[in-house]
Amino acid sequence: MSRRRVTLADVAKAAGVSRTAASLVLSGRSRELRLSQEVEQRVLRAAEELEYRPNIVSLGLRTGITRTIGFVSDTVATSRLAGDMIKGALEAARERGFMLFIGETEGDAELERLLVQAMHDRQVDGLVLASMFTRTIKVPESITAVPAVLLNALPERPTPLPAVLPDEVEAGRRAARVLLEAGHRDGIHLIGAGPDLRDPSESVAAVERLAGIREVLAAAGTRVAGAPSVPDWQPEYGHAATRELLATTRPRALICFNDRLALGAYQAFDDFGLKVPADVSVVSFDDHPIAGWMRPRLTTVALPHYELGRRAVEVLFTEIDREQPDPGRDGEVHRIPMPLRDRDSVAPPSGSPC
Amino acid sequence: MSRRRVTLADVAKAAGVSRTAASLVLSGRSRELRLSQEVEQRVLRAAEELEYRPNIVSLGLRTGITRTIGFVSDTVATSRLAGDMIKGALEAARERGFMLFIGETEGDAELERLLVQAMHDRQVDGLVLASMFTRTIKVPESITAVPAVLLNALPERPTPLPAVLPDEVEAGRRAARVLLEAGHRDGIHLIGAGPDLRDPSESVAAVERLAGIREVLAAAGTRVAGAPSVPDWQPEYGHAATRELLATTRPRALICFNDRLALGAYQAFDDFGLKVPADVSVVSFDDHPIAGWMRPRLTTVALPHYELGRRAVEVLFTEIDREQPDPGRDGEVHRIPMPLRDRDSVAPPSGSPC
DNA sequence: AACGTTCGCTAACCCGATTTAGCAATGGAA
DNA sequence: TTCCATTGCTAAATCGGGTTAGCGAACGTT
Repeated sequence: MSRRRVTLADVAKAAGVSRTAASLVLSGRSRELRLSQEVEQRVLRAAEELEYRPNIVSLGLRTGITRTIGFVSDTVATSRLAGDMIKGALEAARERGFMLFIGETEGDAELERLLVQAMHDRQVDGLVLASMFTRTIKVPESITAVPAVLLNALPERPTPLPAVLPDEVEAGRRAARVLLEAGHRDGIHLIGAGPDLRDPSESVAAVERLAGIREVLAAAGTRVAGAPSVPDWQPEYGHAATRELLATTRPRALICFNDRLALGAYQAFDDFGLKVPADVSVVSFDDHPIAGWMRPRLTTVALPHYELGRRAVEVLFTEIDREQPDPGRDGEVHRIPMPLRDRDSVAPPSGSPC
Repeated sequence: MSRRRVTLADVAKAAGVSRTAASLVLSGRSRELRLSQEVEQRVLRAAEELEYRPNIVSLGLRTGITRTIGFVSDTVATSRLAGDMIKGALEAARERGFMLFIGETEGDAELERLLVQAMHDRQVDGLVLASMFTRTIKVPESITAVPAVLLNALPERPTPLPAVLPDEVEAGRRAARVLLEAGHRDGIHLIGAGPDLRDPSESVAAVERLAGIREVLAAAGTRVAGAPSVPDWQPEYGHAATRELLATTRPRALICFNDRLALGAYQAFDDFGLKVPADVSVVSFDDHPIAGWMRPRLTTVALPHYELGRRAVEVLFTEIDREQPDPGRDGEVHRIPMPLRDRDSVAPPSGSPC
């Protein structure tokens, strides 16, 4: 709506030189091509006075580089934490002067194809294929045209694409250690480890967390006392499963596989007049915002969403920068540590074991 | 990394015609320019066989239209439902074949300037300036080059930009009506309406919600019984303010200005052994995910994030499509209805009034 | 004096599309 | 036959940059 953009031609004219000269100066190649200091100064001054900014669209056409990456995810909305993932990706991109296209597939393969296509049409320099739950995905064939990274996802079949994932096994170990260090040995129950999860997307995290938990408990000479199955990781199922548990036993500690389940568990303890952490300790995963709002505040092993997003973009940049394909790095998996948020829901066991 | 993209020139060669002819056919202008059916068919067949897709970067350079809009927000991550807002924007954009650049300013004006610049450099066709809380913002001068819409924000000083906002006043009325319809007249207290909010960004919503509440209560011949002030809309302040209230009186109904405050209020009622909704009804705003997880499930007036995002982009499209500036529509404000989520936290008053 | 170098700069082409202007062939009218 | 219209298509310019090849002048060498 205002005046026309300033182009390189304008700068060249103002400086009284050719477009070539202006281009060379502004891309820092004036030394190499031995332009005079005189010309260099004139061009720089003109560019500054006119507030010249190169048109990236034009640049993209000529060089094939658009300083743009595509972030394709299944869902940004349903998970609260997605925002942090995008934020991490955004900041890492910004540090290199890149912008992000965002696209949502809703898990629809056809939509995904169209989106990836639309991004190719805009000549993105790379793609992040993100999932909001850790899970295995089918990598669309159409992505081969450009470097890509899987975020929070593993390929169904082996691909040369690198992947960035939370270190769920270590998270499982960490959760178990929290209880061990508080002195717990017996009556440790699991909520959410059920083998028959309705939503297979949650099973990767479940399997890996469980592995870490088992490993650490075994090393300490103890084991999980029980694990009622839940169909889904929602508060109501956490509530139901915990009630079921309380009907027959008095657990000393609970490892909930996410914070929503823990919220349900809290409600069940409330029903039975049990106090956290005096009667029962609770440790969980994810660090959902509610974890800090619950009473007592929930000790949980955090999903590092911000860091995941950031690392995905950083790994993508190394792919973009790499001249030669390096078969040695094919399918490299980057595991991001899941930090413990040590709050108020764990205490030493008291009273007699059950 | 695979073969070169198919260009218009490839299609033209395959069809044995000039690039001009191919371009005309593919942009549907072959009739108008009277190309033969013969040529038309050949071009279409070639394009299909080669799976030709126009390069949007090139198109952007030539036509100035990139089918891209920039979504600049202060924060996508920290706030509640930003994801839904982006989702709405994304879908509305996709329906027109547009993609979205996402950018975060963190409320930093300089960063905002740089971002808007970076988007201009990529020739976005329009901009959405979003805020995650309803509030007034300083519109950067640099946006004048392209159509723009304010989302969830009002300009500090009058501008010709349209704005899309939740209808907070009507939301206030709606909350008040819920209580009136349940039979409440007395002992209606407010949490979060305090005049001394620490964070002014929340004040627009607060002021407007309060206006709606007052209006409806006044029309019913009653009024707010009290409104302890809170420094911030966080659970702990909701908890503290409600405890303070309970120290001196027994409210019959609470209107919390957001769901996090309501969560804190629930905890305070719990402390005092009061039951929601038997002893006290609670109605709130926002429809944060926890609203459905609380027990009893919280009745709340929802922020229509998805709809806000969608409408912002739709309004932006009408701006983009508009040939002439239309002074009549300058600064038009679109209010999006906030729907009531009628759940379980409101009941008729029982016992004697206080 | 003739010739090769170096210096300092620019003309011209390229990326992949759209669009304007115009050309060759045909048909019809004068 | 000549001239003008119409039909059917293409050459060439354009968008805003990057890049290659090469040009003229000054200088140094033999």
